[in-house]
Amino acid sequence: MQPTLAVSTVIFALRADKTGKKSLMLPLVKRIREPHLGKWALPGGPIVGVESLEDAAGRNLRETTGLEPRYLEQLYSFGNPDRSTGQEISERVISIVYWALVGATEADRAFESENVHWFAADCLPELAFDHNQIVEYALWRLRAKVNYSRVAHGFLGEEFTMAELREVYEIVLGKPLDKGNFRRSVEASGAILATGRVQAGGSHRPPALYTYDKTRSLADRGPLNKSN
Amino acid sequence: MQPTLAVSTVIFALRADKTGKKSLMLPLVKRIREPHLGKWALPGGPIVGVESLEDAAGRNLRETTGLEPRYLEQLYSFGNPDRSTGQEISERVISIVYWALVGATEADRAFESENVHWFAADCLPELAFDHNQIVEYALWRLRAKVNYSRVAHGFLGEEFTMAELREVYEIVLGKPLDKGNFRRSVEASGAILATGRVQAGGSHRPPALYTYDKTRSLADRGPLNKSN
DNA sequence: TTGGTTAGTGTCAGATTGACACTAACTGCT
DNA sequence: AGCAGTTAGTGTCAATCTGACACTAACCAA
Repeated sequence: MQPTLAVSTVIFALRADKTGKKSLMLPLVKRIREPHLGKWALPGGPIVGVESLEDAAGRNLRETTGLEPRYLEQLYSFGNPDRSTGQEISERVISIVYWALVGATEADRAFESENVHWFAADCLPELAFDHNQIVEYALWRLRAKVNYSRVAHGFLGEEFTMAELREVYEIVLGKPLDKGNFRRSVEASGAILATGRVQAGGSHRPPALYTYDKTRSLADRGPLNKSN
Repeated sequence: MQPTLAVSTVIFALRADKTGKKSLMLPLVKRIREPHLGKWALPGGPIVGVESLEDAAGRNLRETTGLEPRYLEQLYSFGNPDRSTGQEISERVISIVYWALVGATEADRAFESENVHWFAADCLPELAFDHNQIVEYALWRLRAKVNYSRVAHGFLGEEFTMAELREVYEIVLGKPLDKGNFRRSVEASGAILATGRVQAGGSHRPPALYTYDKTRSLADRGPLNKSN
């Protein structure tokens, strides 16, 4: 009796919550069968064919939410025998969990339905299985990683202003950041390049547009950057 | 055709290499069947019964090497369809890999045999499957983690001197560290406590003995510190 | 032309870091 | 007893980094 294997994904996007404020949100799907029928859960499914784990996570993400991930990374594998608490120990499931980021424009046209709903990351209902704990860990990882990698890029378009970039950090970290110091540290990191263009249209000084410097490799995932 | 699931472990210890110098070493087992028969590989095996993933890794570690881990953490799950290169695509295996640290005294009494051998971590032969890559990633994680957590403790006894602690860091990071600066940063972190005792016996000034402060919780694994 | 608003620069004190020199405490030898 | 040898542990200082905050710049609208 081998355990069943599944891939799930914690999907983050910056989106207006019900109060209209932009915040960190994630889509969940309603369980349509036991165990935990009716509860909200992370989108997930089995591995099919010869796809890699990452491909499985990406495919599943697209299928259940219609979204295209901008960033996708393995989070952790959960396999405690008792993680399906509440129900009889039916069948053991081991979940290889990924986390993903989707861009704002992408997230806005995501379909929402009876069975797919977006929730604010810091205010979730009680989820199925150990999914509350999984989301908590994904949030921790995102917050840690935003400080030493370029994951923030996953929330932005190709070009972005310094203020937009800073807003991403502020929402993810949940605290205001000093304008000047933020610019200083981002520029010192060398992660971004000025495109020379500016964003016109506002009724004030037009901000410069930046882009991530793709020529600089970032060792934020160590040897796994080569992709697995 | 569900993929097969296995748990493997990268085990690190500080041990004298063949030149007699203390260095970072790891035990490997020789494959006794195809694929990759005769090559060295990470110790691993299936999940049995209702044990947790971590328990499976610990059990397997004890069984194949006779060692008791001082530290055990999940590393990554590898599941590329082509990771068993060379042979026909027999059966797909997904490995949930852990990494472990064992103490020096423990490592010295580890049994070594025809089929279990210790190698210097930075000078490995060609291993079975994608295990070279896995070890490389484990090494990267260890080196990153030694700087912001207490994993070094896994290589030491309950009590240790500042010089012993520094030696661990120097071997893991592969570079000498300034005595004074090292002491300053370790003391500032608050991770260790002076026991008040000193280590007598040497023919020079007796060093103070320290111990890790267990009352301070360390968020180096985020919400997973609660153990999964 | 002026006020409002956001973009972007400058400055400065306090904290942190790295390099290195010093003093302290022990043993063993003479 | 006293000195050499050796490792433990402390002190210092300049360079760099960080956080707080004030300033100037560029645009639009009235």
